[in-house]
Amino acid sequence: MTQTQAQSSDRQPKHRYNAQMAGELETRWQRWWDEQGTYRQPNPGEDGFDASKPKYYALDMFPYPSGAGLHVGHPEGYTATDIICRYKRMNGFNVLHPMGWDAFGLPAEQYAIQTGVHPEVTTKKAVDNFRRQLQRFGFCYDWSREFGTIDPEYYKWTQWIFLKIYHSWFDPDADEGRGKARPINELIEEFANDVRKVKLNPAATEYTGAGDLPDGTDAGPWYSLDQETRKAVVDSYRLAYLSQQTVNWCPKLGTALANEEVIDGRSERGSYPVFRKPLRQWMFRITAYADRLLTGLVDLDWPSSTKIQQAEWIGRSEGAEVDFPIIMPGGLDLGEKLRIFTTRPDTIYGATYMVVAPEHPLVELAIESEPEGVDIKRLTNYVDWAKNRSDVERQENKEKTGVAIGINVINPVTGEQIPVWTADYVMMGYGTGAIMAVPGQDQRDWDFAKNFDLPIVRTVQPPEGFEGEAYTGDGPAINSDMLNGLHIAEAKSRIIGWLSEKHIGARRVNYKLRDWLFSRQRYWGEPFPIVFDERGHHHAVDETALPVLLPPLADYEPVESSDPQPLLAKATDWVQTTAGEAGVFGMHRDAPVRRETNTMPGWAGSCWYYLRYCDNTNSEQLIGEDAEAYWMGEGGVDLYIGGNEHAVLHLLYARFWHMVMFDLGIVHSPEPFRKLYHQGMITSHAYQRGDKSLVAVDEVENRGSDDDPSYVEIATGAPVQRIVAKMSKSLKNVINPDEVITEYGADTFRLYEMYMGPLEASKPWNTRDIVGLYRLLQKIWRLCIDEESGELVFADSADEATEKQLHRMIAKVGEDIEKLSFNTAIAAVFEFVNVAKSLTQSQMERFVKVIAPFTPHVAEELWHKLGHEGSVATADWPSYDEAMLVDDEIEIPIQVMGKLRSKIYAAPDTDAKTLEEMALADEKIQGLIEGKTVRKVVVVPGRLVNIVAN
RNA sequence: GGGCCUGUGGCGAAAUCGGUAUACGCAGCGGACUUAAAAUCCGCCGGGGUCAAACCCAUGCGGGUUCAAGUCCCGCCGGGCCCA
Repeated sequence: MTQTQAQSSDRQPKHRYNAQMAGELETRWQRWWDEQGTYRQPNPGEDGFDASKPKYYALDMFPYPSGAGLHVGHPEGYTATDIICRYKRMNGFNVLHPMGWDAFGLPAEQYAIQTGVHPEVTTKKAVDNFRRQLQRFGFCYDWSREFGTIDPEYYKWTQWIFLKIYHSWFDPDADEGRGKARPINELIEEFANDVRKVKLNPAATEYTGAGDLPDGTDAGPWYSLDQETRKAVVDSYRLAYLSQQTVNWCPKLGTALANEEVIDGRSERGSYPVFRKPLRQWMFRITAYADRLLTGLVDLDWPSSTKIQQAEWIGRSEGAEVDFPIIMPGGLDLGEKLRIFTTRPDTIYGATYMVVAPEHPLVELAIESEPEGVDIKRLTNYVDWAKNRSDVERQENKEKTGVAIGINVINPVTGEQIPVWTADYVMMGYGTGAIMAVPGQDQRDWDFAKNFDLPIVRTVQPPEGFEGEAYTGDGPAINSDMLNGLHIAEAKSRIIGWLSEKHIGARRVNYKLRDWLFSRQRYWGEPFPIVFDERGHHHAVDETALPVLLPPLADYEPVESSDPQPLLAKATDWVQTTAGEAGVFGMHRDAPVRRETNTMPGWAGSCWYYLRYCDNTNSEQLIGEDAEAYWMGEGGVDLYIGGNEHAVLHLLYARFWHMVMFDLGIVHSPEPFRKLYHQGMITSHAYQRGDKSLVAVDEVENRGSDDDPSYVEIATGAPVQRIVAKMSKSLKNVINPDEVITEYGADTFRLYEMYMGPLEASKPWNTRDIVGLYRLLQKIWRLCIDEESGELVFADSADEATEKQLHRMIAKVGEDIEKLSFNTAIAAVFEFVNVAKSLTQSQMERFVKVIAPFTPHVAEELWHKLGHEGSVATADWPSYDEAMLVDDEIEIPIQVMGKLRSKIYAAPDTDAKTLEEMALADEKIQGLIEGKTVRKVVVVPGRLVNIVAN
């Protein structure tokens, strides 16, 4: 780039605001704020804490410090919260505004492997770079509260929360049936005292069939049980539990991935193939909280789209579970039942066959029993093939595949035997992994039945002229015996009643939400505070022995293998230890134990960081009571800003941890984030060929003019179209904030990003537009400072128009900041500056305060020039006079038949009758209504007059 | 395929409750200042029409409700994000 306007300073006045001056005063004030502790916010009980003030907790979503550094999307949300915080502080709030680093996780580790530099080194470097970049913006973070998830003093508490969850169970009857977490010891006590029947947790998904009996499986009295059984029973209640899970195993990354980390059968990160593999994993029983996670959404001030996404993810559906007696090959009735979940129990008369997931135990049973007429090889091949397909592939609306397994069941309402098939379109993870297929009312079942020539019975009368296949709409039941004539809702409740009475089914609410797979086989994460004894039983490390430090490991390369090997297993000295060494109580000190070698996933640290900010140096507690009570209060974080890519997972996981902590009395707000806001994506431009493929910006030139552009791909000369695209390295359209700040200063950058458009909208970065905001700052500077002398310049007396405009600006900017409408707030500043020619000292003081949240550096400089010793950040927000906001006379448009025809001028409070008279008396209007009948005159006082005449 | 959002000048956008569409900024054009340029200041800036007006058209497209629709309702088309 050649010399730009911003840099050509040689012939400019000495004291003109330019990039160089911006850089100088920005560094100077940033240092001063740091030295003065301007943004340090003391906690309750500390020196300088003012308990009379209300609190405001504004939180930015934790950045993941990547090696690439900050991109322009980061400061968008950060500038927004910064403005709010500064505004709130000036309005008398104690403001908590922290920043830290979400620094464990896969990307850092992958980067380390690629570069051969240890993740701890690269991560710390990335953090330093992020911090340096962020500090250039002059954000009012209280840096004394900074921490990273990789700090042992922090992850000590992450491990501590894990232990709390591990040592808890969910009592579904507590809190009048809402259910809550309780210490596991209370459960054991209830078992031991015979207050509660000893049985496996009927809701434990790790035990298929745990809930087979309506009341669960009674294990007998506690005293009669051996240690093993007691442990198995207790573990089935723990909110953190080990389970053999079919996971997404990625051999290349050497780790299991969560479903959401797998896209189209490949890893989201690196795009490596992913296979389905059973593995013993730590799980969280988040499903226990499905209902509370769902109902809790109602009172949150969150974007409705985000609430909807979470609700859909939780996926509540009401239906029934029904047991179908199993008839083994040869007609053998073992008394076993196939349990299915259906949302349409009313269609049970149309169930002409059953489908179980390939992972369903019944398939295994079928293979073992080698039923006649079933090609076992074909069946096993199919099952193997299907198990290895991702959920996405399996649910694709392609041709239905499946194999009959040679087992029949009896349809309990018709008494007929129907065949059981296995097909990949049924998921083991949903419901019971088995369905009754009703092709007449379900399109997937219809497709399947057509494909394999299975019978189809309609049980809902489709409307006349219905030409579709499966009919899913409402209508009277047909071919359904006792249900005939009933509509869906009524038929459902009738059949559920009947099934319950006969003990073959029950009403059941099912959730799409699955338990949360919480372990990874990677190195760069929090170790679990868990060890295993020689018999393979898990034991918790005592909280006094925390943190369990991540052992240094020189070789952190994943073992690329189809046989999962957690990386920490390489740290053999660390893994093999004793109970005493590991800090496990209740075992002999010298008992050999093996540490858990899995690590926690990237989500762990971000699940509770907002709590630690409140009290980050507390070595005794995760968060002190006073700090928690004050900063979290009843509603939690007052404003949480971040991208909507976290709409589901992070926000759901954090809510889950928070709810457990709420139940255990660690926090007192039922939800962590009262108000949530998503900043939009900052996009860029790119070019598109006729075939929709994209072209990088440096491969295109404009052969037209600015007004009439004609973009051409340089290499081919072919015309391309300019489009809006995500910033990406490959398109060469990434903007580096450092460069923008160097060229214009941080204040200009902040103004530009806030002025681009509404915060929540996605907006294209347009380098050309930045200069407008730069010029605004120059104009502000000139309004206050003589460019030759560098001294303040004041007006002799207050100009009335300027004073009025000042009041309007104060009112508008305050209102708009509250609404997070920063673009219009800045427009109001423009309007003021366009009106004001010179300011009195009083006007300048108020003006400087108004711009302070947006452009803190320039404001601070002017504030000190105005003779103040303290920071403008702690000044009071200026007040305004309502009377100054109204004009003596306003323009009132006069419409005839809804079309603007004339204007009159009147006092704003002129009454309707007068306005009507004035309008009708208007010369232009008289001409227009002459010879017509005035049928009606609509008058909106202070707004307009509309005359209906014809 | 489903959900959510979105479509307004050459560009980014504004319009609180249905009440003067295009605030504000960028780009562009004209002028002042200057030897000249930059910077600055002043003016113009949706389209048609006219000497100038009047007037007509215009918020993706087609309907509807209303005294009045960018805003509400129905249908369609395009763009984006998320889920599948």
